[in-house]
Amino acid sequence: MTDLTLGGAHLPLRDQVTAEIRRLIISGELAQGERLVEDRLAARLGVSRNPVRESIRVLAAEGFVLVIPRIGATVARLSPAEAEELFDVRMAIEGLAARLAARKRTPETAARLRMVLDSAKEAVEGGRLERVADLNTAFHLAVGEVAGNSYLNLMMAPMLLRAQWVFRQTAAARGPHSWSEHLSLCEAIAAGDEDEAQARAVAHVAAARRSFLAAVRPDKFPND
Amino acid sequence: MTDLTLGGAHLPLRDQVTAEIRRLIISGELAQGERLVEDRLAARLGVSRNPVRESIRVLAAEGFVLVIPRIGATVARLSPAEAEELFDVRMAIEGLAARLAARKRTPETAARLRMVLDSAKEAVEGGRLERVADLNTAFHLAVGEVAGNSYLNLMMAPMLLRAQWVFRQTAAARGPHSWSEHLSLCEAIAAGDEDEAQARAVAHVAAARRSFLAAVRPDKFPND
DNA sequence: ATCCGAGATCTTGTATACAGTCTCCTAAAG
DNA sequence: CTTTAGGAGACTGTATACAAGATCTCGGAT
Repeated sequence: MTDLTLGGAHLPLRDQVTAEIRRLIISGELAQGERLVEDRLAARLGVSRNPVRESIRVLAAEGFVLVIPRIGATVARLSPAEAEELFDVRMAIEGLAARLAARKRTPETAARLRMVLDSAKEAVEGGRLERVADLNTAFHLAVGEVAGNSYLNLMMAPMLLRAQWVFRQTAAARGPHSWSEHLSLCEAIAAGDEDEAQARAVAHVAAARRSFLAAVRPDKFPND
Repeated sequence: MTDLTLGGAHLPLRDQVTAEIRRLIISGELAQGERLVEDRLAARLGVSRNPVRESIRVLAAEGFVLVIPRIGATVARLSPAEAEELFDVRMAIEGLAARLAARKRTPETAARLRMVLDSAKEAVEGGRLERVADLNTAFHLAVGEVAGNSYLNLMMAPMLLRAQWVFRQTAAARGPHSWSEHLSLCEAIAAGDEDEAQARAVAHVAAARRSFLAAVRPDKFPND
């Protein structure tokens, strides 16, 4: 019953709907495997089926939704094994992003990245844990922008959202957060050290994986 | 006026339309920057606007199409610089795919990959250059399947299609083709040598980049 | 009791209709 | 001659309607 038409934004409904359904999936309000019936979703969001259908196609391309022709769409399932697969991809992609960012950095780069970090720090201290995940994502996207590879960024945006989903699903909200890791990466980029930047990005993702494994298999000590 | 409803396939129109528009873009029949007017496309393909719209959203997510709200969709532009950016991403992704494939390989893996290679070889010898690109892509996807990382594969499919687009746009159909490189990669995977597999995949993409640079900047010798 | 099938219901697939917005052309004013 | 207001046309955004297929239910046969 959330009426998206309120709020006066003049973004096309399909974009608002896409963002909202994705949010519902990431937050878990739409559970894994849950059926996405176009009628119901449309009614729930206060729109017609058409924007909903377009959204579902996009979310399917992003991997949040599984569509079976003439049967319907469901929220994708995310087994622990599939969830862990994401970390390998992130290490490759974010490692590359960090390397390119270090290569392409300008004098203003450090300040730009640190600004995002500061916002995140404030959000953490202010207890706005809701915003922390988004600002965390924003930092990684900012690194991508510095890297200046458009296709890389096209891939990164959905990938980072998927990372949020993985963490929400495993209830593994990292405690001390990754602020120091981010700062360390920021410094390597600012210094223009490609190898170091990539290494720190990879280490950052590896730390996230350990945190994930600790949540999923608390019995076994992560052996990375 | 190509009527997609002919051919009797019972795939949803949106999927056929997506594949067809993507094909038109990759082949250059739809030029960079060309306006994609929903009405005209729908009429040209013999369908209504609805499947066309859903296709456009997906193609936008894949980076083939640029959508500006309330203005319209155009075929994305691919500057030489943007085209070259793809190779960095490919080296990261395909390198990872090769590494994971070497890790996860089974005794049947080599035969499976070689089968695809043989098909490609036949297509080359038979002059079916049309099919070569598709079989080339099929090989890389097969490596991805062996790697067994579902999200990686989700990214790889559009990425490989984009690679086809880049080559078509630069008219850089590689001469001796990459058969020997593929075979070499295949062997490393079959041997389970992760480092070697990744290295060969990266080298393969690097060779493709050199071929690309030679076509785009024939004056300058590619400096890797 | 279990399995099968016809009908009803639900859901997706596709098309059409209408409303809102942008573009472009024209024409009049400066 | 340039600029700008206005309006027609073109196109996108969204909703509704209808057709086709899938699922479910319930009664009947084995």
